[in-house]
Amino acid sequence: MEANPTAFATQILNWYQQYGRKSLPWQQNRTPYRVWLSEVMLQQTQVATVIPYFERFTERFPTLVDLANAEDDEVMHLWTGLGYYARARNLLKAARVVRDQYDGQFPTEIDQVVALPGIGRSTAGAILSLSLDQHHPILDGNVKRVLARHQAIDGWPGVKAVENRLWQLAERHTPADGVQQYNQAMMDMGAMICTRSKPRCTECPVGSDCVAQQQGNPQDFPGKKPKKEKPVKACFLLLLRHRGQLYLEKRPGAGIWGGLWCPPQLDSKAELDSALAPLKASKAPQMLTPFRHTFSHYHLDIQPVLVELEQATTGVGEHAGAWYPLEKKPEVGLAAPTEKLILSLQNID
DNA sequence: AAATCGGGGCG
DNA sequence: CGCCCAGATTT
Repeated sequence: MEANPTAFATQILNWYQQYGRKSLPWQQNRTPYRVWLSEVMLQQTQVATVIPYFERFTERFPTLVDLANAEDDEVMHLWTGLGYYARARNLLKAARVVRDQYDGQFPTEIDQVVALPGIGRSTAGAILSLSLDQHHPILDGNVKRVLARHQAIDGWPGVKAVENRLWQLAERHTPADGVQQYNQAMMDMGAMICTRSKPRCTECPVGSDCVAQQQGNPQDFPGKKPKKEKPVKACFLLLLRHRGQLYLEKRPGAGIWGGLWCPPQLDSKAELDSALAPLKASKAPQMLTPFRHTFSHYHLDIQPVLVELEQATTGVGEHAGAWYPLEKKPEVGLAAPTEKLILSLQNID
């Protein structure tokens, strides 16, 4: 198998000294809270996009307890545009657990960290190694790619057996000393050298014994997720406007756009008609330009319907609703399509 | 248009 | 355990 694990880590650490990233915002004042926040954001978004979100978040919530004490809507507002809103909800939930059960001090035992909502083995390892230099392997998407190529591990890492092999490799390579730098280096390697497409194999510090490179097929690793056809769903979004204000409802915590504010959604023409029936409109409903929003597992074709109301309604659906002025973005969580619609409404009469 | 990313939740 | 779910960006 692996001839000399120490050599691998040594090469990685040497590379990191020369080329690794050391001045990212979360690498300054490295606390478990700041590393945790950055890791959760980085799970879904690239570094360049995360930086401004991270800065806004830490400026508003300098400590974990500040976050734990925040209103849900304000946290969702600061997360707007990042996507995967369940992660923001778990972040807030975990912050409150730490506040209430750990006296506001982030736990330092890996089992305690893994038990927090939204934190699995890899994220827990990253938090404790990057902030406290504890000895834990990590296995995020970057590390998976580097290791799968280096040992030419076949199969999609979503399959348990493949993931287990990769964890074994990660454990074996992680050095006793310099874990913090090694783990950071492996993530940088995946982001800068061993990239998803067009890897820079000639610049790779572990290229000389990389099996995929020798085979000439690094692009074949890691194996791909089997793909499935995405079904297409359709809905209407009811844009109720009254004196420059738009009616939004807070969606339930679970499911699509959980906890975000959104125009009332109607899943059929019949539902739309019964929602429209009681409304006092000043003119006929306008069908605006439809557009497609794609989720991980289906396409949603959205038909926006604009209705100018003569008087402000209160309950349209069964959820809490509120009116928001169109000229400034409301300070609550909004899904990307809702933001787009709010913008476009400013140019429609 | 397709691939992606780590973890929650369910049966 | 295996399978499905959640979203915006990059390629």
